[in-house]
Amino acid sequence: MSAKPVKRNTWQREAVREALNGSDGFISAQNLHSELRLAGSAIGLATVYRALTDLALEGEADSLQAEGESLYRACTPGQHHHHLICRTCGLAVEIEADAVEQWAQTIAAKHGFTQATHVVDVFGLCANCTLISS
Amino acid sequence: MSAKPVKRNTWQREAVREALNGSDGFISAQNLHSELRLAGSAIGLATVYRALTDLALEGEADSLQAEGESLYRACTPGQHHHHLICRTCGLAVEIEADAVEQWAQTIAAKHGFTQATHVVDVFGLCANCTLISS
DNA sequence: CTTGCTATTGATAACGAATCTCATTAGCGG
DNA sequence: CCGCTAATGAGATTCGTTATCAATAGCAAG
Repeated sequence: MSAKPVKRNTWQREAVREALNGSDGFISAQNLHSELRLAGSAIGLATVYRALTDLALEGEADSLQAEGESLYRACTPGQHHHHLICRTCGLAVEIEADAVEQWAQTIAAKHGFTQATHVVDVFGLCANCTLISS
Repeated sequence: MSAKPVKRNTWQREAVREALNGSDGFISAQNLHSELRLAGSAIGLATVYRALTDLALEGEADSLQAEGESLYRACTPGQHHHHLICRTCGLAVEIEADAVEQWAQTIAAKHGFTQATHVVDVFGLCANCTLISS
């Protein structure tokens, strides 16, 4: 059996983590990379992808699919939640929905499905963007 | 001003529609194209993409994003619904969830969001695939 | 039926997001 | 300071999807 590789702390991963925390909306790997480069960082694109993927499955970041690309956002770790996202500015609000969680489990079980997971996202225009677009 | 182009009926579009109706799960554009070719059709890949896109926004097909690609499925037009999808075989069950619809609207309004839409999909293993994988 | 207009097709090129390759770099325990 | 190897990064590669454009074929009018 192969022991799992020991993780190392690099400034690149820290930079990605900080950049994520500094943004209040969802952002793509490419945009995050651009921002870091503009800020003077010499980080590579592949590394940004790797860091975001890791953060996502470690539970430190949320990800969602929008228009064919993956968007990421820092999140409060440990608890399952969903998002209310502004279509225009990307602003995201974390929302909890115990009712929805249970509904998903129930509906899956009712149809004989096991290992149920779910994708629940609400999109709209935030108050600010609603004003601007009117 | 430009009048909107007049739609024409072609056997290709009809073939795609029929192929969709003949499948009971979600399917990718590429797989649908393969099936049609194997069935003897000379339809082109680009045409399959175009037909699926059209069907989706005409409301004759549902689409969802899974693992970086778009999947399509024929659906009962006119009514809003969600899906319970098998991760293994793609089998899909249409589910209605008035409670979820209202929850989405309520949560959006509470945070000042307008024009709310939502993405709700439940994934799991169907009864059959659960047996097979055990 | 024939003609004319143009929507549609399809082979292929182009595109973009994401991943892979692999030589080089650098974390970190000893 | 050494040595091991995880991590990096530039570029190549994969893969889904869309754009290009000449050829085809609906469809309405004559």
